[in-house]
Amino acid sequence: MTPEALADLVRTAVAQLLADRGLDATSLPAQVTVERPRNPEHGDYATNIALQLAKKAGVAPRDLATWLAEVLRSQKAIAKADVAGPGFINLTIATEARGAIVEDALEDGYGTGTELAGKKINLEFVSANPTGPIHLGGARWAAVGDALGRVLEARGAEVTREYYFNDAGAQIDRFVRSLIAAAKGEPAPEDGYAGTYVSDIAAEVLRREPGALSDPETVRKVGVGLMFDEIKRSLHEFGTDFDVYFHEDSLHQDGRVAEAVERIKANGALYEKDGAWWLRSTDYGDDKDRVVIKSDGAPAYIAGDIAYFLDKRARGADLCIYMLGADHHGYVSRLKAAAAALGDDPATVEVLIGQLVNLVSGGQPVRMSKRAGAVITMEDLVDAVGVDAARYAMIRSSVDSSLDIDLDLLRKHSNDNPVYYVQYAHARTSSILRNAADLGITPGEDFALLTHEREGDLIRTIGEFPRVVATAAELREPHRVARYLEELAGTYHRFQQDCRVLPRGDEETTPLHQVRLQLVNATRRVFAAGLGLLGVAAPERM
RNA sequence: GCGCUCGUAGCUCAACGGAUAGAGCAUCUGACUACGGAUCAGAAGGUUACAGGUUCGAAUCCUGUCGAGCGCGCCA
Repeated sequence: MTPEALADLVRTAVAQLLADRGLDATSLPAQVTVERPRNPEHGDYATNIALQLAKKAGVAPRDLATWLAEVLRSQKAIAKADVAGPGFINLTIATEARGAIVEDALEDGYGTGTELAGKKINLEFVSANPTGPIHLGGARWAAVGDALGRVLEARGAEVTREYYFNDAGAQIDRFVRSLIAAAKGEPAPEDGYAGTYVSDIAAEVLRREPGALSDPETVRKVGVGLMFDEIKRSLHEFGTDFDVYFHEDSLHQDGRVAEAVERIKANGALYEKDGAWWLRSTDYGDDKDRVVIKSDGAPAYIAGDIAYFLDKRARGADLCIYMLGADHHGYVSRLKAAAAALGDDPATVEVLIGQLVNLVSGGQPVRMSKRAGAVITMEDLVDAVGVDAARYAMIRSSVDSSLDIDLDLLRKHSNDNPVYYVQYAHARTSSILRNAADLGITPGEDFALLTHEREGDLIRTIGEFPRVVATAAELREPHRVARYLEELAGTYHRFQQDCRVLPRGDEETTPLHQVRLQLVNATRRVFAAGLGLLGVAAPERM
């Protein structure tokens, strides 16, 4: 019996109980969940449904729990149902019913679901300014955003990954001036960009267009193009590719910005003050209203965002998710207000704010000075620890917390990264499967033989996978998958320590060997699927 | 000053309002004729920044204080 099936069973039992006792059943939640109790002595699963319903039903929680436990005990698949504490019900699954979990895990697509089926999600992340390489912060969004996209897809969503190139406006002008200065061998402009990448790109521009210095427009075109390529290449090497690389400039060129502005103006969503046109972003929590059309008639930056949102919706997105760094948290209200001004539902805008990545060395924070070009890039991180360790370090913690990265520590103790703990567990399962194949041993299905405590732990943990992925998708928190894999790895390592899978040299192959082999097989598949969701390799040997 | 986010073991971080707050690293003690020891068993480490409140139950929700990061342009 899988936890999902158990939850359904509990729900049915509750509904029946409420009806039998003539209690108010309207408060029964649509979804009843069972949880893994922290303390294994409490049983395989626990439900607090009696606590949730007691007050509404007008019954003492323990009474309700006692009645419910009685109903549940009559089920064949449930070996034990005990009331505990204020009204928890602890449930233990019959040993012979646990095989369903292993069988599920052996199916293709274990962990996937359909609750997001038919939902088109536009997922925008990274979107770093194309005036330099991706930094540590961008690496965090690249890893987390990519993993989130995979998790959402696993639960049925149709995801478009998108990178918004801010290639219009003053910062690009500064970048181009920096390129020209570098090409002439002059120092970077006061408000420009330094760093070797600037001179590298400047040199490449001159190599391709020797006469470029006389034509700033050529420098812009070629130089910015090279920067785009560089960013795409480094992201690709990081394992993150986008479906759409969107150029802000294109919105201005073909009139979509003007069109969007006209539309919200016609909606009466803008007001005029001091010769400019303003958006009422304060209605959505902003500090102050924002200018959309400047008094000189030119569109402000936010006008591009409005047109971009309109374009995403026109391309069919039901939901637009923006992953932004904490330094952009002010955008939340503006983007919501923009959607409302267009006559759209602000709920189609979902902004995820992630805290920043700090670089530390020897416990001291290191200031990354962009002006001096003294920055740690995503590529530096990958060079130091490799793609898998870099991605994993970024993904495994919640984006709600700022993250401290100590490069020296990572370099020195690269094996300390929990990713190796997980990958090694996968490699061990692969090794056993290889050995079994060499010995000609085939998996068995006599799950009732799996009575060892470690086997039960492993089966229960495998059974959690689909719900972990579902929760990660629902809460937009891919780090849950990473944490789950660490738990699974620990459970597996302990299993392999205590439970011999293959027969030793002088032993005959028994059905227990064979069913354990099947359990290892299922475990390996969950590791592979979980690591796949994170975009991290699942090596068969290390 | 106002706003947003955060504050959990020595360090890096978990814990969708649930039971005794968990992992890894670092420290200490054990298991090596090992289906791969990149592993396992155990010890030690906490007033979840602080003070109130709500709740059967709070690290989690509410209020205040302290501390940290970020944001407060007709820049992009």
